[in-house]
Amino acid sequence: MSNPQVIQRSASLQPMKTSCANCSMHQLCLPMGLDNADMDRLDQIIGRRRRVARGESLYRMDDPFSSLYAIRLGHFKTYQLNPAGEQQITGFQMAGELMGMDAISSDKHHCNVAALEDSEVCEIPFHRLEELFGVIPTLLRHFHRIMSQEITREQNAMLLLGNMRAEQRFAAFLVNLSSRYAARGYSSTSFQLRMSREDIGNYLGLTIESISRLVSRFRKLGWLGVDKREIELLDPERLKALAAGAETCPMT
Amino acid sequence: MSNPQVIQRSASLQPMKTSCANCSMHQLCLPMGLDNADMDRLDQIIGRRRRVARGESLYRMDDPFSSLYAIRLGHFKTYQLNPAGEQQITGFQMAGELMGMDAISSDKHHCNVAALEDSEVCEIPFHRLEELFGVIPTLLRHFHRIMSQEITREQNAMLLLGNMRAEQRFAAFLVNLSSRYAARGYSSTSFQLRMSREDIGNYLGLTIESISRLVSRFRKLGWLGVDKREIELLDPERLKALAAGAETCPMT
DNA sequence: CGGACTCTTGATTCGGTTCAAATATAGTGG
DNA sequence: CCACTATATTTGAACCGAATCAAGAGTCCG
Repeated sequence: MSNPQVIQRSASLQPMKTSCANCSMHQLCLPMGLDNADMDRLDQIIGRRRRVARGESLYRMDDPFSSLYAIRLGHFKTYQLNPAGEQQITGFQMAGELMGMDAISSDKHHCNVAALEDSEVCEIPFHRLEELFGVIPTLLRHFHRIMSQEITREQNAMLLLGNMRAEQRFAAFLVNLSSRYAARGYSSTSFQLRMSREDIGNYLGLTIESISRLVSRFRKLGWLGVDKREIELLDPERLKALAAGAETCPMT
Repeated sequence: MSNPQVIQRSASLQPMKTSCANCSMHQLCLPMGLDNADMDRLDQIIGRRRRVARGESLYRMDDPFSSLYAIRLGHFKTYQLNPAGEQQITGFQMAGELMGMDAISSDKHHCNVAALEDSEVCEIPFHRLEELFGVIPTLLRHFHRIMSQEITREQNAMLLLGNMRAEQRFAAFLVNLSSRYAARGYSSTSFQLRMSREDIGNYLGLTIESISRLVSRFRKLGWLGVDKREIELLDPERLKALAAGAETCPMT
């Protein structure tokens, strides 16, 4: 019998099977640190790889919870709706990040998730993942780290919303994106914003006009190059200092 | 050989052993839903029951992580320090709640924890807890729910800080305390604030003066009875409506 | 093109902060 | 117990940062 793996490797023209092993995010995502055998086990429980078109919802508040979602490709925003129907964006997610963990406690989703661009996610049925936890301790340990990271991320957002002035918030936002792109092997100084000014403002607890003014200000100071949604951090150190509160920002 | 459990039960004058089984919080805390045998297993890994005097730190940012802490008795605040040394309180914790989960991801604590009154915690060595996860699936499932709940809690705090006006925030804060006391079998309308006005303001992203004015306003409206830190919700429904944004609050 | 968004910029307003001062409360030691 | 001090809280007045209101310009896309 021929070895299917060898066949696949030689037949370079046929599309690779979508699997954790050949996903560029497997070093950041749930399968981090797993050996090939365990990664295969994880692959086997993954439901479908699902496409989500820009603007579409992956799930909504109060939807019954059954799966977590790992982002293969693209960007998402998660947001809550208050009783008046206004949204508060609680985060922007990119490839390799896991969504839906807030739903575990009550078996229904607590936020909405919408794609910021055409994207792809891996559906991970949670009950099957729980079965794997008993078999692959490494997976469980990494899952705990991911959940813990999510808690830390949100605590930082609270610090931002509760404590920082507008220019600090925006600088912190840019620096945060920068480091996340760096972790994915992309440029830390040059990237595209996938979200609108309105979304940025909403996330940062500011209005769209404030964001627009901040963009202009940072541009005039020579700290930022901006062309529509294309961003270049021209003075990352100063932006970091500003985010840290160690630097102030002239008004004009 | 005599059965020590029977002896303990009959000798009512000697103090009960501190254990999960005889802790009033075991229905809310980590051992929720465990049978007696499993609760004993959990008991055996719990390090010490540690007292923390009012104002004392349980742990600080950057301390190495080794244990989670469950509150047996008392109240705590968790807070972050920004690089300038200002604090942002990220939560107030009460009996039955678990602290330290944000430290799992990086093996060091990301926030400071201080006791708001003389308190007691159970130290839960995390590595030993991980061992138990393999033996008691119920415990693992509940642990995931607790972490998930923490994520949800913080998302709600983001909604509060990013979206709500001062009077909404304060109403939401009171309603939140109210429901947590109710869940513990205490009065939902009458309780003592364990934290200072300053702490409340810090948590809500407001100043101490704003809190003081809100207290006065709610008192004059007859929605709230206040005597120092003793609080009575005189019109809980209206406070809930205000927190939900369905009700406005006259200025004078 | 036209029409719908999205973004920018200016003028004005306002909610909440800051500054300031008075009062109340809790702790501490004589 | 009381005086003394440090700390916490309340209240008023002035100020300021960001929101709101308003108008225009740029951009996307059929």
